[in-house]
Amino acid sequence: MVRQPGGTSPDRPVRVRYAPSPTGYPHVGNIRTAMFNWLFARHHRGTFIVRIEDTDVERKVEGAVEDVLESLRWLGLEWDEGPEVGGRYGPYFQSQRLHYYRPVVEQLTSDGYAYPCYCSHERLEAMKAEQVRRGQPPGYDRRCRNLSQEERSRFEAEGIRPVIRFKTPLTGRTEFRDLIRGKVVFDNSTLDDFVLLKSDGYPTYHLANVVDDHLMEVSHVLRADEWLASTPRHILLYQAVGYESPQFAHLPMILGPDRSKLSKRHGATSLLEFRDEGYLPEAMLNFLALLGWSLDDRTEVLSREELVEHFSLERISKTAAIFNIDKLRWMNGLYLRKLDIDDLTERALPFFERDLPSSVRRPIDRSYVRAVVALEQERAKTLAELPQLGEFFFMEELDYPVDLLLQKLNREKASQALTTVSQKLGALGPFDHGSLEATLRPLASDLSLTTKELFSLLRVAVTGRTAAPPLFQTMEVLGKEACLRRIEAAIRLLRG
RNA sequence: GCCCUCAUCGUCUAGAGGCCUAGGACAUCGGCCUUUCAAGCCGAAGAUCAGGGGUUCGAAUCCCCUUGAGGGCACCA
Repeated sequence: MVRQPGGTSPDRPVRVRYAPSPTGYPHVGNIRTAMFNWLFARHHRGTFIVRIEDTDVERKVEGAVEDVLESLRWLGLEWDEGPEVGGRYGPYFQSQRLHYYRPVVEQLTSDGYAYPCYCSHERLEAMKAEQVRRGQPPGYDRRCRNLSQEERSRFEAEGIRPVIRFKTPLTGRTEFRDLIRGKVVFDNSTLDDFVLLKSDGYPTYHLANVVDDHLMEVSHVLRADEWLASTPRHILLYQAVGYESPQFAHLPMILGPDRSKLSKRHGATSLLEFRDEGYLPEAMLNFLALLGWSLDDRTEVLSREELVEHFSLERISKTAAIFNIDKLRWMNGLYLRKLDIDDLTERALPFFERDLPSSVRRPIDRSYVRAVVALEQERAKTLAELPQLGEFFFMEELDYPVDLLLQKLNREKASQALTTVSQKLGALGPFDHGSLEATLRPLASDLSLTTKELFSLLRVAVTGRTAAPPLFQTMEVLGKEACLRRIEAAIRLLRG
């Protein structure tokens, strides 16, 4: 294979990675990055790797890795190498790869590209405070950059465990061609001597990601825009170690409604919360793809397969996007309506089990849910709305203010109408929506009421609500007995 | 403060010099349909393409400046 200097060879197999750090639950921004990597890999028939960057022992959050993996699984972003599945380039946890980083650091140090730094946290903090106070750019002042061997020995003798810093070139510029941004140039003088190896022996992100991307033969680094500014450090590192650098593409960020970076403090929703709120993974996938990528000037609804087929870096925008929940809801409704009833029932069942009042007997009857869900399908935007919308189907007794029955008629007329309806229905044989309509529609004029008046009244009596699925279908699902019982209850309410 | 990036309707976006009197979608507002609510269909409103200079016969599209926004400047990733 031909190796080209200054970037990945075009014919190199595509290998991309999603490299989350287990310091919290992944939000839509994190997962969108994972998704673009996945789409890119699948489109090019390449490899999608998941690598856990757990080099910060202190910030590590219990359960975060499982959350990351669960998020990926939920969206169907299966990974070819990584946790659980392994791979030829493992292990895929950086905490288990420490032995790879040390030799690199030693090599760098002996080659004069890195040096031990013995400065204390206190000194560093004081230095930074002073720099900020004087309006200077914060950054390590390189005090330990040119320590003599004697000085180093003395610090070592004091038992100080140094960090290893990269000896950033003082002059010159570092440039690279970002696949999305184009040419980006940094003056080396604006870069400080960043830490490669922490005093606890763990590598920093900069070191670990460069070493691992090389070892794992990553061809393209697709990561969020927030990394753009540290890319020159990585390029410099690649050069110092003598690795071929992968190609970079910095994805536009997803911003919160307040236009700032998504973070836990801003209440950035974990992706799994969307699952729990009843969003469909296929809708989520479609929606997220459109945040920063587009196919053309009109296509918005794309299946997973279409996304894979059409995805390309060229069509990723440069602008940060704000997460628009309203559009997600619309799209989710779209996908929800496309589901066939059995599929919808299976997906909805857990939400009914979870959200229906505890007074409702468990387990919830599947075929009943199927009938209910069929009526609610085009009225719900999320799965979680299904039990809310259909709660009245399951309640033993309805609880609503009598006023709802009196919106169009007075007490007398209302109770008279309901009494007549009750009699008619009691005598009715087949209780399907066809016969219900055939019976009730003529009844309106018999009672000298408009259909609107009669049906509105009946709707409230039977559902306890003014807005519900079509009346006759609703009654059919409810069944004769329940309908009669509710109508009687309404009559009592009117008289009481 | 310094560095980097970005800049089209409220939001997501199309637009890679003439096809743009700027297109689509969500949301909004009307109308139709209708037993309610939805869904669906039709329509409206909504962007002097951040502002200012250039370049060009011609600029949302190229260049410069300004402004604004975002990101970065940790022994965090």
